[in-house]
Amino acid sequence: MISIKDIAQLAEVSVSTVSRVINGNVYVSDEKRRRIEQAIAETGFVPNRAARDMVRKSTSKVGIFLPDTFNQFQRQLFSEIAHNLENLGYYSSFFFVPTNLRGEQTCLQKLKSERLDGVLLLREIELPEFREYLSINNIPTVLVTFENTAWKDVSSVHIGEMEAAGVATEHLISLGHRRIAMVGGSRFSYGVQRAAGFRKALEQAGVPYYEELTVYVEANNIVGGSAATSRLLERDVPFSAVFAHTDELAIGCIRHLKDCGFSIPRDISVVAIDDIEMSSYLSPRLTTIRQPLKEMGRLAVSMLHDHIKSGSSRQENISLPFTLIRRESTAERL
Amino acid sequence: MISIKDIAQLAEVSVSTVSRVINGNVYVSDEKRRRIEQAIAETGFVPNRAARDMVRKSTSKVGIFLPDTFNQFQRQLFSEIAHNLENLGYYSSFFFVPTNLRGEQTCLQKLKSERLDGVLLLREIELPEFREYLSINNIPTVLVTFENTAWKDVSSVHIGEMEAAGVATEHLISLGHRRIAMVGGSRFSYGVQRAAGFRKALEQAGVPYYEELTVYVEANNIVGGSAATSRLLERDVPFSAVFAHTDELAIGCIRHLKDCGFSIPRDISVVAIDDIEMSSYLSPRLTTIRQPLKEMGRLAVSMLHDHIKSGSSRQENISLPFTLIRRESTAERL
DNA sequence: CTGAAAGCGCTTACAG
DNA sequence: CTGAAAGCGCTTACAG
Repeated sequence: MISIKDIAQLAEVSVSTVSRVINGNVYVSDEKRRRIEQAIAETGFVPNRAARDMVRKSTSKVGIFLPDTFNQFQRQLFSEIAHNLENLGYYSSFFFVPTNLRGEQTCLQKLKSERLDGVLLLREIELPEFREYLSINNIPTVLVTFENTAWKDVSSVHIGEMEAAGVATEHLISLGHRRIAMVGGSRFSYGVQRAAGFRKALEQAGVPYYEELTVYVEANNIVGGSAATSRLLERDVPFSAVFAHTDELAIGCIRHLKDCGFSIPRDISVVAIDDIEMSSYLSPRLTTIRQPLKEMGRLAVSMLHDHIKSGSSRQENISLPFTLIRRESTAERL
Repeated sequence: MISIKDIAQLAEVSVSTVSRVINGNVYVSDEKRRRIEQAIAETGFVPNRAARDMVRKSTSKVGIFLPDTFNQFQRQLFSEIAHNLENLGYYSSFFFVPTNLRGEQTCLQKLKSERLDGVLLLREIELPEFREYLSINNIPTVLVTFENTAWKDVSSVHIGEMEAAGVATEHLISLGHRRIAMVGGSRFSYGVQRAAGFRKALEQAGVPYYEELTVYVEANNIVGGSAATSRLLERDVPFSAVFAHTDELAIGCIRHLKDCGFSIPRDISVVAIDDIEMSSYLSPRLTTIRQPLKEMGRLAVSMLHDHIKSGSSRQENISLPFTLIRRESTAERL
């Protein structure tokens, strides 16, 4: 491994001077600069990041914390975020956070062992020490896809979850549906909030809520949606529409309904939230609420970037607008 | 930031001794060990990775190099790989490699700036310096999803691309199809190989190959598949089946065919390669070749792990078995 | 079993 | 503009 010392020798200057040209310091004579640049070009030298990180305060590295099992929407968002980070010159590390306190503890260890310039959370963290660490060490943090309820000085970017669920539900109601099922999760905030938005919309419209038409998924993915729908049908309570918490859940749900002989949307309408890439290519094309994925990723990164640059961490909770995309999976109740 | 020095002071021992207990060295008296462990627990100290990396030879970190725009299959694979790496105690960095030499150059810089223990390539790299660097510095490398044609001492895990394309094509032929279109890419190896496998299968079966029924995509995703199919139809040359290079391409293709009034598989059969999560939930369910995704990820990581442990880099090119999954998107020609 | 010392590859005052 | 020196937080012989 070639080091800064080698370059200094080759160019016949001191290590300090080499460091200066590497870091764009202006006070270097043209002659020495030339010799150093040549030596660097010849050897293909690139400064060792570990050494640099150790001595500098900043690492230009941000950590992305993800749910252990992440869905399509989160995958797309992750990719978006990673690209934005890269464009701004950041390195990124990512960490899967298992869904239990032990797992969060492990992640905290990892977080501590690096000197991250910033943190992006795509999943909620319960461990209080985690937040304390971030706060004490003044590490800028931005939450993405969920609202910041408990953390002081931490910003967030998300959509109004309750409102979105409300709009999806109202859409169904406006189509004449009165017996509406819900397929969703309950463990994480967005599940809780989407469920709350659903109930609230029903209530406001004077449409009855049926306990028996609410079914919670075990896994937030296609399989989970299909399995939950199976349980729903077993209850043998009639319904003409389904509000699924996510597109993936809706895809699993629709598959199962079709397999049981239902036609979508003629027999049953299905609406969801997310609008992943795939959704407009399915049969039927999915009616869903579009989360502004690209904007969300871009904004989260740029907010984090601002906080890192400014050193301040003024709290900012940004609720982005969403849109109901009417496609083919919902229709008037017959 | 609390450091090893602080722990040494707190426990009233030398820094060396603290280092010993951190690293599981046995030669430490019970009494001192106890004091040190207590100090660590009290302070929540975790060793600084940058410092450790600098002095050690090994970083326990592997780099994952991904295509700039990566499809579902690659996303799933990435997630699989990341989890496997994590389970083995590795840290991982990932890098998106833009599709041009400048981009590869930039990635090489990044690669140099870190001291990676190993490298996983999910995309081909053309830049010779890249390989040279890996080879000179003896960094274990495993290629995933494509065969290793040019690199010495580098292992790979993949399926037989030509064979898989052949099996998909033969499936169509066995169903009585004689005018078979192909929707695929040409820029990267798997595109080239899948196209070659397609032609070879046609030839061996004595089924004619039609230049006009071959259409190359601009983007290897759903939109690309849809757009390519549109161009295919414009040519107005009849066909009764399509071989799409990937599931995503097939999804875009099927969508477009349906929108033009074709019924799948009654009018046109479609087969693909990959078998992403979604494929068995679509309408129609996709007939496709299943790549052993989990096995591929597991194996790639374990091979890399072996190479890192042993220090040797015996070349091993593993071609994993694949399976044709017959579902609903293909049928006998009427 | 233990500590003092050297060194990993950089950056950053400091003095000139 | 430039170099010698100190130091970042660790690990690793070395000597005891």
